[in-house]
Amino acid sequence: MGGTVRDIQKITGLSLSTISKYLNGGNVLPENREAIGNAIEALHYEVNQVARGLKTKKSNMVGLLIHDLNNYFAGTIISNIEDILRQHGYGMFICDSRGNPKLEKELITFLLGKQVEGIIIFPTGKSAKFLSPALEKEIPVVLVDRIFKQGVFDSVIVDNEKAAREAVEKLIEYGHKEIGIICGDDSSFTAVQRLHGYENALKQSYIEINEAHILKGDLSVEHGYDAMKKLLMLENRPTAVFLSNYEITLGAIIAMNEIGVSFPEELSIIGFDNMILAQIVKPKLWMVSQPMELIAENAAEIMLKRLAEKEKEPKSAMILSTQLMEGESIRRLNG
Amino acid sequence: MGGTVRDIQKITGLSLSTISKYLNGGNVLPENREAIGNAIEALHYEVNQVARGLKTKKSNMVGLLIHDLNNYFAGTIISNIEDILRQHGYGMFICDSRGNPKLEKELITFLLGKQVEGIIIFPTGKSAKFLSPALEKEIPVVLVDRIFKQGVFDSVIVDNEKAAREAVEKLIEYGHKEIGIICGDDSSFTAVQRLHGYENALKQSYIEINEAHILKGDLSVEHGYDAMKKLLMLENRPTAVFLSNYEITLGAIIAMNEIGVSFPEELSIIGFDNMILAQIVKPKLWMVSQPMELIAENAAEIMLKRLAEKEKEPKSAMILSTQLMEGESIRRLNG
DNA sequence: TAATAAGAGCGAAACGGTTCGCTGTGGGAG
DNA sequence: CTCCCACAGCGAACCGTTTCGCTCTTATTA
Repeated sequence: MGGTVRDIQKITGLSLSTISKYLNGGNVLPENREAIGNAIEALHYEVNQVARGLKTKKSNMVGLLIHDLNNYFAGTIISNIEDILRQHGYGMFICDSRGNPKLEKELITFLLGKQVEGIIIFPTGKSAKFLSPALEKEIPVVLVDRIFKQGVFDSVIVDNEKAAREAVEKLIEYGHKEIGIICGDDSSFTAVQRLHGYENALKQSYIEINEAHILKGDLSVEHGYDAMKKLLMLENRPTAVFLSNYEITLGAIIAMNEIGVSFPEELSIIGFDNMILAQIVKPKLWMVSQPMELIAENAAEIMLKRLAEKEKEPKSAMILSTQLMEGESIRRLNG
Repeated sequence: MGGTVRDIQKITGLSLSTISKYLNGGNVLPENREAIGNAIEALHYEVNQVARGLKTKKSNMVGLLIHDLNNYFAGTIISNIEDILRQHGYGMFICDSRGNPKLEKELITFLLGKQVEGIIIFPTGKSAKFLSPALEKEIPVVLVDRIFKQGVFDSVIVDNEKAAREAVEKLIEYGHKEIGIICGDDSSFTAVQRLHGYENALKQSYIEINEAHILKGDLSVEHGYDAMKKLLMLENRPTAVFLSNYEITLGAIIAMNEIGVSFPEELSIIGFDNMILAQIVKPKLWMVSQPMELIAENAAEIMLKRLAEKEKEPKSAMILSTQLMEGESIRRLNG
């Protein structure tokens, strides 16, 4: 069952080159065309993409390397990228680097060994060094959620600084001065940027930054939970908290529910990322919303462009905007 | 850059077979071993898995076909399966059939063309016919969330009937008699099973089934939202509703929030699937919880077993149990 | 010491396709 | 009536590995 091109040859008596022509849409006499078609039918023949790829050096595969597949976004991202790539004949290899730079490096070689034609990556490591094998092979790389060195890689990111700044500005606009933030630590590129946004918003309103109100940790539900509990224990606790990531938002809300702190009455909050969550929770949450579909689509399209192009254009950095979505989770302290 | 095994040959003067031996851990003299190692170093050589695969007929790849990647579970599932497969040297191809049986069939041939060694699939179609190419090629297939014909495929499922029955029994235990269900339609295997569970629970307590309280639709947030609104408009509306899927649960809660119906005071509910959600919402939700990690792990492990085995064992169907998690979203009507 | 076994290496063929350069045919233009 | 070109088809080489069967050397053992 299955057979190869040589089985077709045996049945039809035609040469391999003619059969190959048929398979690739070349000109073949009607009678031969039919003969080959029949043979294919009879054998249930399907072309072996591995063999074809070996010769043509086209695997029609793109690698996708994510630092956490078990993440709220993973599904959305994968789904959107897969959709676009498939429509252009590309398949997708998925790997999860689990936030582990060593594994990340290994997976790059793994993917390259599989002859992927391009790599879309949500990087975890600090350095771009692990990508050098891809550079050497001159394989297009698209970075998502992070920029390394300007001009070396294409990248798609969100303006995290602005996203955080706008959120905190909104809290200030409502009269808040004691504003906390629960965020990721210095190992996370986006967390650092968001923290900057937070600090900038405070600075530009001449509000002093209180280190006790900044809780860094990893980007997990647990951290959100623990940090919120810590914040609520403080003697001069903040009147508002910016929850700078989805998992953190979840954890923080669980902590508030457990302790019985209501929002916005006792504490104002702005969450991150998940619009559905904003509506599920009562009262409705203020939310910073990331255009995840857009991010994924752009990443996929940049990749397709690179795969198709002959002349190499200079690398680009696409910066998308977030949106601050209105809710009822901020209490007005002024006016 | 990159080079092939023949470049190593040129540098070292050794034969291809010796180099191949080296690459595959065979016995090679220390001096030659070093020479090859140096050449590999110098060339940045990496073995071409496509070429190797062509010869060995081992792609070390498993296909994963899901009907909706943009789903709450997708991340969890992919993450767990990927983890296990990778630890055993297997990579993963992911495709999304988008609930479209035609596409599903195409993707199977796509995957087979890529020479995957096995397929794990969350099927959408009614029939297993589209899997026959895989059967012909004698490639192991693991079905998840669904059984087709007993004994033809390995499968991993959850006892949906029991899951739903237990949930509804709980509502009955609390004194409810007018119980609604929002569920998927007949095209969804799991939805049908859950509806059976619902009906069986009512029957065994001699409660009449009220068709107006059964709202079928697709497994989406929108359906949950619309259906809940419809239920709440009924003149004899139910006192409790079983929300038989995650997306439906979300939609239903949004609808309740919008209309301003509180739970458990005005309506009792039991949701499905997402334990985090249960804690985020106040008051805490009763929930039917599926062991998603277990499902994924089992699917991956059955696949690995099939890939390793020589003698074919008979196909197995693994049935896992759900758990009913206590919350505060059911009002006591009796006792 | 001769017989044997084991170790290391080699060359060629194979995996399943595509591609290059060549030949033979038929039809249209000049 | 030539000449030329486009069209079909063919055979062989090739993509980058692995593997089979063979030879040669060295160590082991009776």
